[in-house]
Amino acid sequence: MSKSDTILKLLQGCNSIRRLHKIHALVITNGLQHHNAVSTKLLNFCAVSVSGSLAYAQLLFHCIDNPQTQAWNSIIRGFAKSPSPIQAILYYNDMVFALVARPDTFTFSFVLKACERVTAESKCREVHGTIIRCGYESDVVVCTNLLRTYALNGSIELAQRVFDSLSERDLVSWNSMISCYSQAGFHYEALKVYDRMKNETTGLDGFTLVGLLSSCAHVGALNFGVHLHGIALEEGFVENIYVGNALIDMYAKCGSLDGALRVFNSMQKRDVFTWNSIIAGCGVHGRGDGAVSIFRQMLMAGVQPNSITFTGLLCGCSHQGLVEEGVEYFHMMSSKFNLNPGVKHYGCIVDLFGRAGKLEKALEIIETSPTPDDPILWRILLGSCKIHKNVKIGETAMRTLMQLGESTGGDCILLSTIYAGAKDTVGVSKMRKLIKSQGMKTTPGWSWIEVGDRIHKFVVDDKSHPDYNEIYHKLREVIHQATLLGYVPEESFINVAGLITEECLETSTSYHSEKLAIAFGLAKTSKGTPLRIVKNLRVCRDCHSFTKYISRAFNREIIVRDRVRFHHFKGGLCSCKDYW
DNA sequence: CTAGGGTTAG
Repeated sequence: MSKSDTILKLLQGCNSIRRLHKIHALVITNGLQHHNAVSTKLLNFCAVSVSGSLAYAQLLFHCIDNPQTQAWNSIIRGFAKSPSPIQAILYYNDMVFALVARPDTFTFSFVLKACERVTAESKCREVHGTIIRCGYESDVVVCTNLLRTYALNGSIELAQRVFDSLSERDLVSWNSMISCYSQAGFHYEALKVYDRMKNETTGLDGFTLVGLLSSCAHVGALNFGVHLHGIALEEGFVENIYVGNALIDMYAKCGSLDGALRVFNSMQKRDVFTWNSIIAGCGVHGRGDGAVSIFRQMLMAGVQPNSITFTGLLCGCSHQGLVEEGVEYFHMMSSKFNLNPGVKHYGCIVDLFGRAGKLEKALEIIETSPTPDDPILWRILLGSCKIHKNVKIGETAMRTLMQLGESTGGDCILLSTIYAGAKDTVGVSKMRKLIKSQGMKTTPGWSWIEVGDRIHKFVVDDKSHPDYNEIYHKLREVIHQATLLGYVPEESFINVAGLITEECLETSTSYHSEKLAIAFGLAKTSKGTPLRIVKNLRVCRDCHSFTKYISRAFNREIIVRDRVRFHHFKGGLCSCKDYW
């Protein structure tokens, strides 16, 4: 056996960096440092193995005369996964510039991974050009990498174009397109990809389901989520922990805490995502007690909570007014679990005290927090002042937001609502002027409702729906029914003063989006079917009162997901106990 | 001899 063969053999059994150094020493003493097969093998080992060292790999790489594609690939691959992926791009540049070794499909996969990690969109376009010049534009693996890199760099249209240009698509490429849309927040597009996929013979797997379920969760598409659950059961994907976790999240976010709990209880294996999802689910449904009890089970099961666990848990405590428990768990984060509370956790605690009416305490928490300049905390306090109609602290919060240069149109509306509650016309008009003079934008409100397999979206005073006449007719009837039971439309002081509110002016002829969605739901679904509505803003006082009356007048359960929590309306009452 | 895909908060 030749010396080089012996060394190659040694390398195969090598499993630590120390042994590697010894082998390298042998390489040098035997004068084999320019033996390309040996160097390349060594290099590959360093660049790829977890126990390898990239600095060492670089050293080896530079000892190779005229490195071939394999050696370039090793070094590019190593850096693409390293903490400095930019180095991978630099080596790729050198390789292309040197014109000695031709990049192959592996080279492109590695360099694209690096582009993805450093968000280098222009580099991605350039690599795309080279891929075409090298004739790899129909390689499904390279193109899947390419479309992911575009999508994760924010160019979802280019990703779609790469996907569409593929002559054949396999399951991974379909799944990638779905998950890229889902991760980029284009949930309808993600679901539409599935419509196309259904017509192919590709089939589907757990990855497909996870991407789709995540999008269902975001848009509140329960019917479709249930359909996917059925597929998961038929095809045996429910054992897959990712699928189980995504199902819990989907049910919880689509308003079915029961469904989420059923999946949770049926799962044989649970990880931290499983626990976090169900705890957060309880939290947003106002079931802080449930979140607390599941959290205890989590500890008994020996699963380490992380910072996300506590956002769900604390959120649950604040929505149910569990002040003592919330404070206790907040302290436990650092004392027992070695977790530093972040701004989100401080936000929960400010909300916890603020919602419970302890506004001075909430103020004190912000001022003594590590981030007293964070606008989010002041905005939460301002929201609490609205609940408790506290003008003084509300003004303090607003003043601070303005000093920080962070005040928004939404904040002005919050404070003007507080002024309106105090019948302070001067305050209201001050806010109105502020919004106008600063040209502040407010978020337009919308609501969704899923009926059958379609999602219907409404904005305020929406007249774009094809069934618009029927919906408005139904709404007038519905308002009449509610009025018979005692509903009195809340004439908002702010509107009288002429201020554009979050969902614009509501006059006798103007309707918030969720009223339209409710009327549509009542018209299009059979008696007794629960209505599930998703909103992008908080529910306003008038719509909240309206929905309570409707749930009684039509004997319907109405579940409304607003920006931060769920409201379950039933028999004239709401699960939030009018506290939101 | 090396390549592509997944979930939770905000």
